[in-house]
Amino acid sequence: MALFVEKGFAATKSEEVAARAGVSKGTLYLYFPSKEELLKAAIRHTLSADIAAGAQMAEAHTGSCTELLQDVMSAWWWRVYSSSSACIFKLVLTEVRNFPDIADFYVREVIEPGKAVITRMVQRGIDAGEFRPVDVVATVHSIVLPMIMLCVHKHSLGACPNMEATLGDPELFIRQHMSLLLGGLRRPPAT
Amino acid sequence: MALFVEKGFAATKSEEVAARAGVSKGTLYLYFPSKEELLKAAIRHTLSADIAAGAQMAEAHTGSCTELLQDVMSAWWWRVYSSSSACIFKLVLTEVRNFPDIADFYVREVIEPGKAVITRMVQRGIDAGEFRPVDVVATVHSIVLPMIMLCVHKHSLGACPNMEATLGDPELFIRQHMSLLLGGLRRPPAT
Amino acid sequence: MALFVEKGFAATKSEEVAARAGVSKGTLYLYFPSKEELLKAAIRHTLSADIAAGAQMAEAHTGSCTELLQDVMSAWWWRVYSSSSACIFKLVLTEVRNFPDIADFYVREVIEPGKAVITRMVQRGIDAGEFRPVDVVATVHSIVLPMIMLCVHKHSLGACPNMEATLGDPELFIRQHMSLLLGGLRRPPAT
Amino acid sequence: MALFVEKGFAATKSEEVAARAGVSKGTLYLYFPSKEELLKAAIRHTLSADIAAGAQMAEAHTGSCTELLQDVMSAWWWRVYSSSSACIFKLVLTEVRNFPDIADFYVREVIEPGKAVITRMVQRGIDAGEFRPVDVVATVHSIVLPMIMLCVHKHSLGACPNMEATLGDPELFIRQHMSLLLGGLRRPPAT
DNA sequence: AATGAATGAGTCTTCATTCAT
DNA sequence: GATGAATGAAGACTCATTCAT
Repeated sequence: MALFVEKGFAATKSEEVAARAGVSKGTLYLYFPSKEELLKAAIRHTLSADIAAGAQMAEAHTGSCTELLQDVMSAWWWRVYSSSSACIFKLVLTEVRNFPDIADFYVREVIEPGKAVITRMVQRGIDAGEFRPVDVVATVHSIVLPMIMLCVHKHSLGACPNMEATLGDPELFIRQHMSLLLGGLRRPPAT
Repeated sequence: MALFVEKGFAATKSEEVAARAGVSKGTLYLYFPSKEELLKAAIRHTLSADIAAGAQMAEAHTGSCTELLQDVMSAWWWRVYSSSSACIFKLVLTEVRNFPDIADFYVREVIEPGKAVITRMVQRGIDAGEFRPVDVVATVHSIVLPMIMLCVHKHSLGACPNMEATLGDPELFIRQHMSLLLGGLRRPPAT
Repeated sequence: MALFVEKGFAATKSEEVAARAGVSKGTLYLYFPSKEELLKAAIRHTLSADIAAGAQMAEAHTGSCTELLQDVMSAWWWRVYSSSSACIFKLVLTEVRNFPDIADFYVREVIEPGKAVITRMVQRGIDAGEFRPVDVVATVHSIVLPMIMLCVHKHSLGACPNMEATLGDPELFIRQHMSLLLGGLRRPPAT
Repeated sequence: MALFVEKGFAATKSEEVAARAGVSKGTLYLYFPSKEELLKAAIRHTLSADIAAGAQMAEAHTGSCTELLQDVMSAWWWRVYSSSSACIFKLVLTEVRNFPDIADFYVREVIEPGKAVITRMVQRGIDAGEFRPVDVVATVHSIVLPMIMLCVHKHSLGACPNMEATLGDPELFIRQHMSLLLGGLRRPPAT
C-alpha cells in the first residue's frame, strides 16, 4: 500500500514491493498472480473495520444529534485519518480509471456504507426536529467531502517535503467545519 | 492533459500523447526535452486565467457578502469545474509525490491565489458585521475543499462507466453547500 | 530459422534471433508482435517456390514414368534437401504440438501439394500400364517418407558433431531407394 | 517422457513432470540431480527390450527371407509403434542438438542394433539367392526410414487435433511398403 | 524420505529517447 | 521542421533449484 500510494501503481516496481515486504520477487508471485491483482488485494485488505466502527459508534451514542455529529463524526474521522485506511482514498482516486473493477468495489464497500451511517445521523436530527429540513444527500456531502479531501491531501501534497502545513491542523479544522455546518443545520430556537 | 489525467503520468505513453496531438513521436521531442517536462508544461499551460477571473468577479461584486459568497463563489466554481482546468486538481494530487517541483508551483499559482480571493470575501463579511467572527482559514477550507473534491471526482470515479451519478448533481450541491455554510456563518439578527 | 531449427522455439532467445539478424531486440518487436508470431512468420516465409518447382519439373518431363520418378523425383528431392527449406520438416515436427495453428498451414501448403505432385506421377504410370495397379497413397508414402526423414535427419542427428555420416550419402541412397521401389512398381514384361 | 515428447524439453516444467508422476517438485530432485539428467534417464529407461525382441524374432523365424521381412519386420515394427518406445524417435530428433550426449547413446543403443538386425535379414536373403545383390545399407534404410517416420509422425502432427488421419492407416501402409520393396528386392524367377 | 515455500537468475516485452532522412 | 525506424535499458513474470521442516 505505502508504495502504491506514494508512487502510483504504474511507477511502483514489483521488486520494490517485494523488498518492502521482506521477501523476494518470486515470492510475490506465489501469492498474487500479477501486479494488478496485488493492487486489488491490497485495496481490499486495507478496508478493515473502520466503516463498521463508525456505524457502531453512531449507534452507541446517546445525546442530541448535534453532539452526535460534532463528537462522533469528528472522532470517527480522526480514527480513519490517522489509520492506514486513509490512503485508500488517494489510491482509488488515482487508479480507478485504469482499473475500473475497483470502482464497483469501492462504491459498494466504502462510499455506500459510509454515506449510510452519516445519512442516518442527519435524518435522525431532522426527524427529531433538531435540524432544519435540509436536503439530506447534499448535507452528507458537505460533511464528508472535506474529510475525504484531508485524507487525500495527507497522502499527496501533504506528504511532500515542506508541505505538511498547507492545510493547517486537520483535527482543529474538522471541529470548526462541523461547528460551522451545525450552525447552518440547527433549527433556530422558536421565538 | 487528457491522457495524463486519465491514465496517470507513468502509464501514459509518449506515442499516445503524440497521436492525440496529431504529430509524430519525434516532434514531441523537438518541443519538450522529456516526458517529464511535457507534463510540467501541460500543467503550467492549463492554469489559464481562471483564478484571476475569480478575483475580478469578487472585486466587481456589489451587494452583501452573503450574496457575494453564494453567487460569486458558485459561479466561479462552476466556471472552473466546467473548464479544462478542473482536471489540474486530480493530476497534481496524483503526480505531486513523484515530481516535487510541481508542489511549489501548485501552491504558488493555485492554492495561494485561490485562498486569497476567498479569504478576502470572508474577512470582508466579518468586518462588515455580516458574519460571525469565525476562524477565517478553517471557513475557507470548509468552502473550497468540497469544490476541489468535486473536480477531482469528475476526473476520477466520475469518469468511470456508470459512475457519473455517484455524487449527484454538482451544481445543485454547491448551491446547497454554500447555503448551509452561510447559515452557520451569518450573524443572527440581534434580538 | 537457423536458430529455431537448431535449438527449438522455447530454447531460442529473442535476443539471439535479433543478434543473428543484425538488429536489436527492440527492432524485432517492431516487425513481429511476439516470439511466437516470429516463428510462424519464419515458417511461412521459408516455404518458397520449392513445391511449385516440383510440379513444374513433373509437367515438363517427357519420357517414361519410370524415368519421371527416378529422375525428376531425385532431382526435386535434392533441390529441397540442399535448400534452406529442408529444415521446415524438423521445425514443424518439433513445434507443431505447441502451436497447433502450424498444423493446418503445414498440411495445406506442404503436405497436400507435395503429395498431389507425386500422386499424379504414380497414377500416370499405372494408367499407362507401365506400373502395376498398386495402392497409390501407400506408394506415395513409400516414396516420400524416407526423403522427408533425410531432411529431418540433416538438421537433427546429422547436424551433431561426428554424426554427419550416420545415414551415408543421401543422394546415393535416394537413387537406390527409387530404383528399389521402381523394381517393385514396374509391371513385369508380358511373357 | 509423455510431457517431454509433447512439449519439448525446454517447454516442459519440472513441476508438471512431478505432478504427472504424482510426487512433489522436491522429490524429483532427490532422484535426479537436474532436469537435464531427468531427460536422459527417461530416454535410457524407455529403450526397454524392444530391440532385443526384434533380434529374437528374426532368429526364431523359419521360412523364406521374403516372409521374414514381410512378417517379422511388420510385426516388430507394429510392436514398437504401439509401445511407448515409439516416442523416443521424436524426442531424440527434437533434443539431440541441445544435448549431444544423447547422440552417442542413441546411435549405440538404437540405431546400430536396429540396423544390425535388419541388415542380417537382407544379407541372408541375398546369400540365399532369394534377393538380388542390392546395396544392403541403402536397402535397410529404404525399409526403416518410413517406419521411423511413422513413429515420429504419431507423436507430432499425428497427435494434433483432427490430424490423426494425415498419413492413413499405418499398419496397412507398412504391409504395402514391405510388399513394394520386396517386389523390387526379389530375384525374378529364372526363365 | 517427502514436501513445497522461497529464491533470483533469466527471459520476453515495452517504451522513452535518438537521429538519419 | 517533421518523421518514424531503431535502440537498449528497464520491468513484469517464470521456473529450475534449494532447503528447512
